[in-house]
Amino acid sequence: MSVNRSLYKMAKGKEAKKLDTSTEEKIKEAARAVFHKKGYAATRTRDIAAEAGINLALLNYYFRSKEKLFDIIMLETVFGFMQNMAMVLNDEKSSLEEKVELIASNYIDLLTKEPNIPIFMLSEIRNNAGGLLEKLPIRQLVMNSIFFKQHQEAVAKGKIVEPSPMHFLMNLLSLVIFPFIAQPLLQGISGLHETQFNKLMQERKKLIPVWVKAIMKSK
Amino acid sequence: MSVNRSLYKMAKGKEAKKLDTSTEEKIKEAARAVFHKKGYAATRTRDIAAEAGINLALLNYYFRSKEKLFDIIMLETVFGFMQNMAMVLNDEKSSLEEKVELIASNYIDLLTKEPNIPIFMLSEIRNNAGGLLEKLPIRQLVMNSIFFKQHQEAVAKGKIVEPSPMHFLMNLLSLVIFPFIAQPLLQGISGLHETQFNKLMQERKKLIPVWVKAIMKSK
DNA sequence: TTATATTTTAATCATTTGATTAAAATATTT
DNA sequence: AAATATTTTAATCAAATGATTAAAATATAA
Repeated sequence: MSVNRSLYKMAKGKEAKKLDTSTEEKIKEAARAVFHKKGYAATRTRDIAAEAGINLALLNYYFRSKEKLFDIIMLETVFGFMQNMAMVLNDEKSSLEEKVELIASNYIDLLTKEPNIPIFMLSEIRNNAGGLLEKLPIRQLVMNSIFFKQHQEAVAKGKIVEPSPMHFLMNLLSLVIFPFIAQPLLQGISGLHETQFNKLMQERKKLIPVWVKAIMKSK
Repeated sequence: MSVNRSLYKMAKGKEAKKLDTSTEEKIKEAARAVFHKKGYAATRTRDIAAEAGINLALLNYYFRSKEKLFDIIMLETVFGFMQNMAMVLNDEKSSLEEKVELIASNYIDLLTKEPNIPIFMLSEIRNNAGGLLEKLPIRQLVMNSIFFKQHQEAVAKGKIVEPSPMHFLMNLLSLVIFPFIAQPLLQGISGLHETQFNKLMQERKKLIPVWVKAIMKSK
């Protein structure tokens, strides 16, 4: 009857391609858009249904409840955000400096397309949405990364002055992510329009690695 | 009858001191706490009433509606946040570097006490809460400030390499504010507890001015 | 084609939630 | 103290909102 359609369909496997445009996927896409824009509390399931072009009952038929649908979207969002980070942080080939370049470049491109993701994730994490933080192994991911080892080495060799890897990580993430979180305010202050704002962000792809390097050496 | 009590009481003036502990002020304090923590959409007027230790009807008697109460809190929050900034940015006496030190120091202290303020403000501004951005003269405040003139001079004299004042402002705000926005995530990553996190933030009071200086000179 | 399973809808329910009302309690003025 | 004004409450309303149900429409299998 009301068994999770998702699991059923996934089991078929073969149809996976078709399902990308299926009703279920349509609902998820709509849910993603609305949740990202408004957050959990301000989102009405009716808005998701309307955005997906389906009946409200269908949403509950496929996902049982607003909360379950949200948990799926939240998990996918955090995963999507983290997996790129995980790849870069643990890449054997690249140097620390190259990793900084990659993170700046990848995330500025991602956030230019999806500027709501950071404030969505950080707001919901603050509300402890689904105790997600405790469930995911984010800690090990970052702390055991090659990125961190490289930072440690650079500190040992005296190439980086400030020894705390947290300051290093905070600075990188701050410079990349914050402008997108504050985008409406910053556009209000500057009078810049979206296109011009995005151009500023593109400049930061090159600037942030230079700045981070300067920060590392400064004392 | 249901005339705004606030205006009435303010007119008396003499009682202003007493009113700080009045019912109206108690409701506002509770509203501030709950709105800052949960945001407009997730806040229940009943929660505010409970937090204030009063009846729900009383909230509507004093403030007419959730939205009106919110608008007051939002305005006061933004004002409280901006006025310090305005003071520093337009101080005649201080140099650009001293302004950076002041902003870092003042806001790290403020946000250590009230870490929810940035994500609250920026979330609600993103929802265009009350079209607040258009109403407030934030643009002139920042763009016509002495801070900006000093930045311009420094660029002209070649003391600052990157000419865009927006990058400069973004970098400063990013380094100061972002860690508080991402605090739960960062604590999850690092395993640090609140006290240790706050110690890191205190370190940044001294570090950020050094880093900003390094950024300015880097090319 | 008929029968069965799946998908979708319209209508409705139950709860939550912002707001109101009329009356009670308290304070203030005369 | 009596009269009046102010503050607070309990009870209730109305709209919004998440969820369910039974039936209709559509697809799939026999």
